Amino acid sequence: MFRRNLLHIFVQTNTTDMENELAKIHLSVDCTVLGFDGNRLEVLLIRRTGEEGGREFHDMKLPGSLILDNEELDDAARRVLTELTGLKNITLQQFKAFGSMDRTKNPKDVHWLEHAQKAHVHRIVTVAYMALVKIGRAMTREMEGSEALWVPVGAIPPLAFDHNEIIGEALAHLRSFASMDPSILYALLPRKFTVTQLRNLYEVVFGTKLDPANFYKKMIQLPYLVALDEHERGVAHRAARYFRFDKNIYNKSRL
Amino acid sequence: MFRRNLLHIFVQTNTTDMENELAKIHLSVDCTVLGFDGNRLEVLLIRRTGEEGGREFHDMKLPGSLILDNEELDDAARRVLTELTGLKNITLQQFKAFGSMDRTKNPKDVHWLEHAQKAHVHRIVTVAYMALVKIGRAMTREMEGSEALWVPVGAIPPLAFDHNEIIGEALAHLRSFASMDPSILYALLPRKFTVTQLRNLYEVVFGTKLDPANFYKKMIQLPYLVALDEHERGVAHRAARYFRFDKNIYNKSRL
DNA sequence: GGTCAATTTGTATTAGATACAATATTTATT
DNA sequence: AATAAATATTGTATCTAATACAAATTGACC
Repeated sequence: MFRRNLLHIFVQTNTTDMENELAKIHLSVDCTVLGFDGNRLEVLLIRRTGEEGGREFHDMKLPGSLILDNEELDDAARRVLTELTGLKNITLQQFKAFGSMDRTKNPKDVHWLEHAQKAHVHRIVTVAYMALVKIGRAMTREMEGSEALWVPVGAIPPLAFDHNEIIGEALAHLRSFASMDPSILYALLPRKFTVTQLRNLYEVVFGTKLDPANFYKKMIQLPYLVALDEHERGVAHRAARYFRFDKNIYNKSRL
Repeated sequence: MFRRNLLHIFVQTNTTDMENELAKIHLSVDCTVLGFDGNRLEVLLIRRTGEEGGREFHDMKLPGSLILDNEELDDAARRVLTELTGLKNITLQQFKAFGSMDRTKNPKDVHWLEHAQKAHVHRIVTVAYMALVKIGRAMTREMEGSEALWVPVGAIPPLAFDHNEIIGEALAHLRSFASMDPSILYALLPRKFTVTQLRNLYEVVFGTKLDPANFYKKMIQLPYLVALDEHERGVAHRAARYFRFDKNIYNKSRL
């Protein structure tokens, strides 16, 4: 599907003689899509099937791909996400470029690239994006038929290329960005959420423990956190009130 | 000097027929080096001489260049800075990749690239770095003989490519990074500085006005801001005490 | 109805931010 | 030498937010 119009970027060493030794370099995008299951952060990974030493292997990678000719970086990230996971209208944030020489030192990956991507690879520079999404029914439906699945960030196996490192940096980026503007965290919560869910999210993102009572009071005084008259049901304790994040009020409140 | 071994990255459109239409794409790094003159932020720019419509023109650009084959991104940024400005041992921080198609829509720039860089250019993706340095005698000496000069960020003329945009994003990155970790700001100050200089820096970086008395008390209570027994001289008012930033104490104080 | 486990409210303490007056010190001026 | 001007530094009082922790509330379940 997205194999047409693929960008193949070649590296030409400017030797003094005229023969152009073409070492291939590719430019790609990779997306770290993060979700929150109410308890843990999870990252969206793509199943990969490859071959090494004559026998098939299965592992995982970030959703990503080479960039099309004449395609903007941001557009490429969006496209890749739709193609590999079915997700649309996701806010993506570029956070770092990875271009180390030994990104492609694993023969497994080189072999996979040459087969699956029909690319003879010398070096790939990738531009990494992060996205925060609500794990939910809608999302699961969109992902149907794709090779995508959620994996808790605490239980990520060794991935293709330097994708473990990329996820690590994505999480660091999330922490630092959220510490400046915690409102981005609401993208990880369902439309209706309890203060306890919000607190759990803060705790898992920042790696801290917070006092429930103080956190509660601090949050409900925020004008853009509007209380609904709906409560949890089926819990074996006092049911918590649902709240929602009002983006309009939020935008007005930060002039 | 650095023209040998230049990376030429080609884009090959995967057309159904076999002829490889090679649109060239280049990968580069650009460095936004920021300094503080005690009053304003300044950025280090490189004089550029080009030709358009038969006559020569002069303008400016960020220090940057194409990446060498087998060269790490960070290494390329360091190398470029040394080659173009004479600066060594500078801490560089990657902050964003710029890959928009119309980075090279200005004929001036295309023409310059083809002449000065001997490159037939279709598209350049650049990885942008930021550095904070102390403007001073040592720096000025290192820069001698180069085409580099300091320009106040408030008085930057239109630059080559999207370099104005890159500087804007570098400043935004500085603000957001410094708001998380203000200690990076000491890289912009001389080894000995007064609290007033420090306050001026805060004010110009964050665009705020701060109360001198309160700022003073807040700062001198920091363990890693050590008072020297040296004072300003030649000022027509009470001479301010000099302080220095102690990196060791700072590192210990943030376990 | 009583118990459990959480949510939610209340209150008191502490630490930090802010406002602004007062004092100190240096050079320039008379 | 005394005084003015300008900024550095100290002092103090107030207001606000962070923290600690006790107490009350509520829904499910037995």
